[in-house]
Amino acid sequence: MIRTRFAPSPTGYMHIGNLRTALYEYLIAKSKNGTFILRIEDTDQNRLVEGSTEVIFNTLKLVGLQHDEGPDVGGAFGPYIQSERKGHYMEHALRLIESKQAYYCFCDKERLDSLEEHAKYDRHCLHLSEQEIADKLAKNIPFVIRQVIPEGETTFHDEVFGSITVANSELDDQVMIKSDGLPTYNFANVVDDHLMEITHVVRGSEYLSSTPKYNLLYTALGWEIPTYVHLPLIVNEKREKLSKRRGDASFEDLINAGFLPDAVINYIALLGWSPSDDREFFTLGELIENFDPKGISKSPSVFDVAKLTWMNSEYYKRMDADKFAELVKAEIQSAVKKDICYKKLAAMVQSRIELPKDIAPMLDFIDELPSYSTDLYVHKKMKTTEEICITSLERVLPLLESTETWEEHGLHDSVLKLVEEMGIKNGQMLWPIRTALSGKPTSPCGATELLELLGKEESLKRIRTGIELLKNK
RNA sequence: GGCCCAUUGGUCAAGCGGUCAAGACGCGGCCCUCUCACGGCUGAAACAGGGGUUCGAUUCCCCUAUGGGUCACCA
Repeated sequence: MIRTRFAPSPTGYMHIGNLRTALYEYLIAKSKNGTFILRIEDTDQNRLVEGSTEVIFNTLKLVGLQHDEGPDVGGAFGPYIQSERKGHYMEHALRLIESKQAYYCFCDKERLDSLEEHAKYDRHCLHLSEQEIADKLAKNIPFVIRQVIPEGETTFHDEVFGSITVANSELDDQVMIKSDGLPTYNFANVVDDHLMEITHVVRGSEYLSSTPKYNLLYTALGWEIPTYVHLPLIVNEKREKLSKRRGDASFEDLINAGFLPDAVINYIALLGWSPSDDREFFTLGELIENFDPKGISKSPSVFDVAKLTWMNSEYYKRMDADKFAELVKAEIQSAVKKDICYKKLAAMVQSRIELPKDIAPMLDFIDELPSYSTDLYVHKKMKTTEEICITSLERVLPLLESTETWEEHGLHDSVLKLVEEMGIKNGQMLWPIRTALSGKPTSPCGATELLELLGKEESLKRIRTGIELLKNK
């Protein structure tokens, strides 16, 4: 039975990289009917940010990554917040001291700082006598507990990157327990992953180089080494690791900008993983069915907003029409005051937007005819000139004035009949109408639809305005 | 700087000794069309470089280059 865990620290908001890690952890577990656990790693008391645990809960909920165990839902391996697990860490650290695989270190910051940069700890405290240690402890001198790194080399196997060997001489006598009594990240991770019976340790490839230390810890503690799955980094267009500080968008930023959670998940699932076929669209459930760790790549992926944007627009196109209409309704409240069926507007706009912010500007001409240049009437492809436009508009005006049933199909038929009588091209009539009615170079629907949309009175008014503009030029 | 990892079009990527080196985004063109968009078709665009191994390397090995990660009482 596979057990994976998402172990974020509550330091603010959700990075895209974090979210993708959570997603893969979820998929690795769920694709094999396993268990997905949420554990909060708050051992750095200085970096805690209030409310960030809620951000984590909310984000996971929003994208549907539901955890089976965690601080809020409980489980058999709790507590799931590291600061509440203090006793466990100390117990195992002391066990290693007992077996001479770890030692107390009383070096203060000044002494450590005086050591050469990038040099390993000089093992100053490794050879303290029992008596010295007892004395210092009795005097309450602050201490940390360090692991003794043995000679030799360490090899570990990663599901994605394969076998990697590192000389132990590269490794420092790592701190397991900090002077505040809390464990370091690495140590807490190992202890908790073991106690929570995590089978697959899934994390970003930035942890690849610290993995030998994990192995050494598992070995010293006499614990089974889990399966490692390291994920390639997600980087920005400058190929740096994504970070808020560098101005890269967080998940919240994307959602606030109008990207759909499902689209974001779909997109990031494909950043660093590919299915066995060409498929690009997946719901979370379909990802579970299709996920295979074999498809995880090793090289970093650039987060491409353009492609996300495309995928997002595809999700909008596929969205249920009524649901999309509700969104349009909220979006155009300020842009369109006229009493027009918003469902109709939604239908016009659905295939034309990438983000919700595109909606209002597309419909703003409805309430009020924008001021426009008569240059708009000249369109090469439509084969129109200002003269032709004047003629067309003047000819169509009486026809419209005498039209009783103001309905699109009828309007369409009678306008085209007039075109035939005049012996001109469709565009030479429809383009000037469309222009006069919208006052814009593009509109989300054509001339006859606009006629119906705006109604008889407003349409006639705008056509008269158009004729006037063209003549008074 | 030491160590580790990576390197297929601008981007995401398939490929796992023999392919005209897929597909997608973006970009260009054409078609559809009452504008734009959608949709359809189509074009340009890649195996970092050098050595090996092999009948044959994008695929395997080595070196170089470039990029990244990591070297905390941060996670």
